[in-house]
Amino acid sequence: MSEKLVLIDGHSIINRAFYGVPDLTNASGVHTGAVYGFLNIFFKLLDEEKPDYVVTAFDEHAPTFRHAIFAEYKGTRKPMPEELKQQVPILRNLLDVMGVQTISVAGLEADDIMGTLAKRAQADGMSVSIVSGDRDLLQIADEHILIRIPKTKSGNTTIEDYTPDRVEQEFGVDPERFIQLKALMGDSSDNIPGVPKIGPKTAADLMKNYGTIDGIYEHLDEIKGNAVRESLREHRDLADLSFTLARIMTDADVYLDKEKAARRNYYTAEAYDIVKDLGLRSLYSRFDEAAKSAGIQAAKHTMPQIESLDSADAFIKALEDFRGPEAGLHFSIDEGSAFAAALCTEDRICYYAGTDISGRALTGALSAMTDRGTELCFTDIKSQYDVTGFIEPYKLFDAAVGNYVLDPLSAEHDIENIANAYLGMNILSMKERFGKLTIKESFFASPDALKSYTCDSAFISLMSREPVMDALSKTGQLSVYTDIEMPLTYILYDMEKNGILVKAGELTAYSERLAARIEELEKKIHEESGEADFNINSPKQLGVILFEKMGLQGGKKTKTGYSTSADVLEKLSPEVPFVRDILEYRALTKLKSTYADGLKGYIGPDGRIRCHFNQMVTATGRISSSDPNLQNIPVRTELGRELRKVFIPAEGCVFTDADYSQIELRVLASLSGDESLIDSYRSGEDIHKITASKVFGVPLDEVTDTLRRNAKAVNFGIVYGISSFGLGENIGISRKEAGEYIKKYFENFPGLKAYLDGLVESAREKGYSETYFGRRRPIPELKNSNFMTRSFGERVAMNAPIQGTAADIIKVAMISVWNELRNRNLKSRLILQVHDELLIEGPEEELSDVRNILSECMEKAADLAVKLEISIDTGKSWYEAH
DNA sequence: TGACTCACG
DNA sequence: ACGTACGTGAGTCAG
Repeated sequence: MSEKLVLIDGHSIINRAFYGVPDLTNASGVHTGAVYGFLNIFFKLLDEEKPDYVVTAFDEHAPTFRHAIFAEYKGTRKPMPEELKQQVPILRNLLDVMGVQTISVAGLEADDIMGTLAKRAQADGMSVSIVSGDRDLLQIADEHILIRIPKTKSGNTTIEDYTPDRVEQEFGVDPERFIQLKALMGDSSDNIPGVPKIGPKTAADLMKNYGTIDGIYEHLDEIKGNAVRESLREHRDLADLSFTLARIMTDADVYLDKEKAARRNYYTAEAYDIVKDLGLRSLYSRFDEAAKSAGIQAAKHTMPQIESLDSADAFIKALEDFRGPEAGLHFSIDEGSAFAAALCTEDRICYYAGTDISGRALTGALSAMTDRGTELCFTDIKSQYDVTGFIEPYKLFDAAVGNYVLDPLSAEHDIENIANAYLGMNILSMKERFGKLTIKESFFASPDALKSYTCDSAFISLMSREPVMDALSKTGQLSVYTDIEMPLTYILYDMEKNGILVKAGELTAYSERLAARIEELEKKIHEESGEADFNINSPKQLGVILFEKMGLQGGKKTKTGYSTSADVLEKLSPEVPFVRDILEYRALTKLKSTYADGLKGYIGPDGRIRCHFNQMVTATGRISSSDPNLQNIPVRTELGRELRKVFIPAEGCVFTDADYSQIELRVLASLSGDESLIDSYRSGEDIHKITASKVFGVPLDEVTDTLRRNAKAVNFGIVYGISSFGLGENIGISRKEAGEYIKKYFENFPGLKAYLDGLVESAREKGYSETYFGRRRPIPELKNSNFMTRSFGERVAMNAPIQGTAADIIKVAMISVWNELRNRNLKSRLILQVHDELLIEGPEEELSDVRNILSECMEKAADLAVKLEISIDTGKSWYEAH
């Protein structure tokens, strides 16, 4: 067997990868998609070809001969996008530490390097594969030189192989004459001008008929097409130049250095570190072996040893016998009791029981452990409180919560991610473990998977504690984690468990009331449109009816067709009855399907609805609610608001509802230190009114409703990261006018302007924004080359610290409210949190205590330059209390 | 599954 | 010149 050489066109392949792989970034915002794509192709090649030698060729940055000449004709190539540019040095460095030989020579293009090496290697009896993203190299194809062009289609990379025969088949010319073909047709991606008016078709035709460029010119007069003939005549110089440019050198001054190019173990420890930094998880396993043999944290890469116990008692005993500063734990749970449990010790022994264990037994044993000073380590403790019972937050570690604080943009905070991020381990995904089974089903269907998952979870929870805590403290977020998120875990669990009582009967009545009106509207809309059975709920069909059949003026907006959203329709023709009916229909069906009918399905046997309060979802630090979402129950319209009448306190209880007034604007005033805004608040006057008076230059008592409304919109705009376009769009004025508002606004609140500019500046520098409490949000968008994306990043940089600080504040308030209720042994309970609002259900006799606690705790949650004001109401339904 | 729309803060 | 307000979750349609 002859020796085999693989030549890789570095720039061309990373370029291919960049456009073929979605734009990935790692946790610190470094773009990684192109490097990832390159490595995938690289490894695929190695696996396939098992070459003896590998060389990667790069173009030099200094302009080469071709670039220099061509620049005179058509200017320079379009610049590389910034996201790609950043990745080239990362890749080259990575290839270096992997030990892959890279060659770049001033004055030579990668093509020339590869062409030369290929022909020489062939002459030496080797077989060669050239891997490139474009077809320039086809001219080099030869008996023992294969040209391989990777294509990335929807994530899958396939490689097209070109032999000389295939080149001839596809282009009608052999590789040698392929250069001439290219010279005629040109190639903008490779800076070859070609002859004007001659494209691939014409070029192929000409070559077929006359064989060579010289042949063509000899028979110039025979050529039929006037335009083509004259262009050829006029541009002989271009044809010649293009030929020179298209020709790849095969005699450059480069030689194969067998020692440097020899294939070796590329999975070095150093390379592993880089791949880990880049967060290229699916590549970890390739490096795992190498890391192990290099002795890097070898202990941490060893999975735990499992000791199976055969009874609940034996497991409880293992807990009782445990001695040590930290223990890893995981309970797989169904309806209040565990059906699988694991305890992992520092020396990587996992005690496992795949059997039912009552919560009561566990709770006792666990609290004995914490009493002995053991810290209990979990991943997602909130989902396990059912069996663990309450545990003091400072005796707990939660890897998922820690990971959320460290990486709030991550969609998942499961053990797979955590193992990757902090231990560099590549463990099985949930899908790989359980397939389509639920964890509970695995109890019978796949007990081994259940065992390994439960043990891995306990193990990862324990092992990740140190790196996670280190990272939290290094990033100054220890307090966010310790003082805010961890105490909150049980509070959210408690609120979920409490649920909220709903009058099921009234919900049904409400739904029926809506149904009647919806039916009327449906009939009317179909009549008015003259289209008996179009689907009003289909934006596509509705758009056609509105803008084509009924001839509404306004035009397109979305990717798929016309926008029919309420704000568009309202702006377009609010007075057209048909449009009004559509809007009413929309509002009513929304109320019916999402709320009236939707909520009904969540009512439990005790008449209460229990939602999930998600702690690890939002980028800013807010809590979210789902299944069902109780944070978006209607309030803005009276009909919608009626719905709140079905949310009621239990017998003998009342609701007390407290909400912060303009918490975000107050936070902004305080953080910015803008004296004018702070003074405005201290004056006690309506803030939007003051704003209107200042911005529109009218005395306070002459501020009209419209002026106030507009000023309010500006205040919101400021919090959202103001832009004149967005503001104009929102309140229906021109962008220019909106710009004037903003200008006047900043003139009146100069400290604000400086503060917001500073936020963007700082975020750009550091790569993240920060709340008053130190919670970070990474903003990789600020480094993006796309204007739109970057502008978005700027708005985020202005908004995140404000929204995030407000979120922190109410979390702090929740903690003190909850603790106060508990310490005073009150029966009143936190029921809901709606971002700036807390709802408490409690016995009427506790009412005044509860009101005091709410106002005290909420006002004192943060000490700001502007007082935090709240409004409190009490009532027999959510409707009354808010 | 993604796009659209709309409910809340 | 670029085309938008910030943060969520759910129901519906259509491919």
